[in-house]
Amino acid sequence: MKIMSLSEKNVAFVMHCGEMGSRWGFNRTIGQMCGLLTITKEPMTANEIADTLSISRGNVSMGIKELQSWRLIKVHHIPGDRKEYYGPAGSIWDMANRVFEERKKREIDPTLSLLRDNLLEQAHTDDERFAQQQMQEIHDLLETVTKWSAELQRLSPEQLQSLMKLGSGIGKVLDFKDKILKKPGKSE
Amino acid sequence: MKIMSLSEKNVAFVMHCGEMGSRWGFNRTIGQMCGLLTITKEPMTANEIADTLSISRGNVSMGIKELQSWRLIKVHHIPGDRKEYYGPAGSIWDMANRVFEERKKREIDPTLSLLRDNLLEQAHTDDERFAQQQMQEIHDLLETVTKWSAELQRLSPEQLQSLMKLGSGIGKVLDFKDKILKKPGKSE
DNA sequence: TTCATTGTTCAAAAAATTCAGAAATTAAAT
DNA sequence: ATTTAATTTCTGAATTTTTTGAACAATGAA
Repeated sequence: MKIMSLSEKNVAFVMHCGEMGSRWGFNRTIGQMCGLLTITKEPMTANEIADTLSISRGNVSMGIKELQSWRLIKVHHIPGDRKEYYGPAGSIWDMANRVFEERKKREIDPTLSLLRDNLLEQAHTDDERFAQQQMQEIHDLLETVTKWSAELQRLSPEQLQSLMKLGSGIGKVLDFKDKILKKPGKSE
Repeated sequence: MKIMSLSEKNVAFVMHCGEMGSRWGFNRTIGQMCGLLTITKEPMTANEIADTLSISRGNVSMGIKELQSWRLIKVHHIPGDRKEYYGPAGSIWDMANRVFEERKKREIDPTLSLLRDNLLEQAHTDDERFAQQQMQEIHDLLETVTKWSAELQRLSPEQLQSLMKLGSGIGKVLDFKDKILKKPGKSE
């Protein structure tokens, strides 16, 4: 069994991914696995992962399933070898997008539907009216986030690059926005 | 002891906040407390919170401390009453910002510093070079996020509004960006 | 078919988190 | 200074989550 040897710094990175794991929606070992596969050039087998991280084989199997459900890793096959080799499913940007998308599905969407449901109700008391106002704001905020994330996905890589580099230029661009967009008499 | 009576829907909202709580960085009861205080018009006392959510007084005390450390709630005082009354620390947008900011401080910043540390190292093997490339990308992504969040904070409320409504217009605006910003011969 | 290897599942153990309630502390009022 | 109200801290119990490891299933080679 080949033991992957990670440099000390790389170990630190992988462990850090573990600690951050739960923040991103999964648990420690899955975070570690994700980090490990991301910085490892050659795809790894389940056994290599288990050995490198010193975790049980069963745990790896579950982790792989989970990471696949997030579409963060993909399987590679080598002809004449029936082991499965796992590697990252795409670029860092792709992966960040996946995590965001998946979390949106699990967190924002249910919240939005609960809020919509709630906002249909007629408010009677003053307190209820206040509650609804607040919920309306949360709703609008989440909708905006949703709209924007869809928007970002739609941009071409060049546009994205351009947007990313914009930084503090955003203010200036915004000031010009009206002049640009007011060709057809759109009111919004 | 005045018992707050929440409408059925509002209860659902508060419970939902509890379930989402851990996603946002705190635990169930703290999530519930945050939700409750957000939709309640009048600031509440610790006892009212405990009664409304059926949790222990001690637990509320801890939760308050935590929510204060996130700067999500603030204390009100009523003359001649020495109880403390708790309410949201700002608008929904403010609160969302706080959560984001605070999480950035707790998650992104430590990660960035670990990555920087890592990227100083000289890569020797091919594997190490690959690992560094990946880390560089993560680093750049996180830096961009950081820069952008700072940028958003800097925008005036009107510009923000404008940006939020932009939606699919962003593509078009980007296409014009160069013409707008290329006044001094900036190469970037 | 049998064997060796790889992958999956799941019950039970281990670890981590959350929480209530008691005890301690602080602060105001008398 | 004492009493009373309000708040905080702390501990162990309860709950939830994670992880292991062994049993089981699948796969392909001999």
